[in-house]
Amino acid sequence: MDMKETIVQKARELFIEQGYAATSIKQIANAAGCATSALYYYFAEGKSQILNEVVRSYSLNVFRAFDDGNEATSFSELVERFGNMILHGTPDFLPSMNWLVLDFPRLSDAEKRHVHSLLLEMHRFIATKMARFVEQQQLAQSIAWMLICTYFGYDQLFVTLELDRVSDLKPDAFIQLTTRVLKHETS
Amino acid sequence: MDMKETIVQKARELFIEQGYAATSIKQIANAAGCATSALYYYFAEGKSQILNEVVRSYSLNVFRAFDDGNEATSFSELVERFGNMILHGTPDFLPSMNWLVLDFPRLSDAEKRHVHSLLLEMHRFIATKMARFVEQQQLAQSIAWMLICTYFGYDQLFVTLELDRVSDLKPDAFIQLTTRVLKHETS
DNA sequence: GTCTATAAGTCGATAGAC
DNA sequence: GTCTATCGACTTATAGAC
Repeated sequence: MDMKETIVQKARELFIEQGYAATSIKQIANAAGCATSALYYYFAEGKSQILNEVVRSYSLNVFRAFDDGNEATSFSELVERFGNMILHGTPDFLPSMNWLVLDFPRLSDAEKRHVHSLLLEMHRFIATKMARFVEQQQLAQSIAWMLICTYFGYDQLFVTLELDRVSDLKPDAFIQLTTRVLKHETS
Repeated sequence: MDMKETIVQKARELFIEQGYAATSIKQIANAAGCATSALYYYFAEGKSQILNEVVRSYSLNVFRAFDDGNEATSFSELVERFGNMILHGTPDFLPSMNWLVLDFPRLSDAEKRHVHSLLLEMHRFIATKMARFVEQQQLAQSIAWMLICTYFGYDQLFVTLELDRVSDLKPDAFIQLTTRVLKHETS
């Protein structure tokens, strides 16, 4: 793999782990196996440019494995699968966005737009599948947003803030609850 | 107001705005109107102690104004009021927790427990009120958690990540949606 | 391309005057 | 209690050898 890609990848890992401000370019260079000056060869504008490139490197390829072969046959199955992907799947998107929530104001406009397009794409992905089980299209879209918010909030509170240690609402039970509550809106 | 309290208050504002790592003690001192050495008079252990004291200063007095005089008379009204408090109310608790989500791993055990006790207290507060409208106690508690997760997730995605700029799901509509979806579980 | 060496500044923290 | 002055370590970034 070429060095530029390695730098972005290692920087992303460090940002996810400790945030942008707490990560020094020396840490990034060490993780990538090069000197700090090498970073400026690839990213002339320095640390802020690495931030932007890291955001640009985010993608939704997590979703490619969502329905490998067979589509969900019911609303409940869809909500359950999506929950499993978010809460059990590879920690590749939502769970790794904590630092982004804090550092979002420091992104350039282009990268803010990239974050928005990713979230909109995720929404469209789930809303489209959901539309098959909900009568009103408008409602399907709203419920898709609510589902994303609900799972995102659970991840933040119960996983990142470790509420799962002091409460007995485990991920599987939460997915079941969400499925139960939302399915009343199906046709 | 005494200096110690001022320091904690200004530090909290800066942490909320830009996070712990990005905030220097010089910034805190400037905001509080004193020299950096004064910080060490009040907080001998330095910046990390200020972090802990700021977390300890978080409280739930936001809730005191929740039902000023009259209790909610229906499940829908309860969910709506809670939503208004979170999404329209003074940005004093949930909306100001972004930095905490990132810096939580760096808190001492005592402060982690404080964060947990605040969230558990908030949950108990809303779950108790909810129990009057839901048959099973267990279900009322689960739904209370789901409500918190849902509103928290909306705040993170639509307010902090500014999704409200590219989507038309406004706070009031989201509260209405949440109310509509959840009320099917009432007795 | 990648390195060593280093500039110029900021960081958290301390010493000592008042 | 609050200040000025300062320390050493660390920060981002650059210069120049190879």
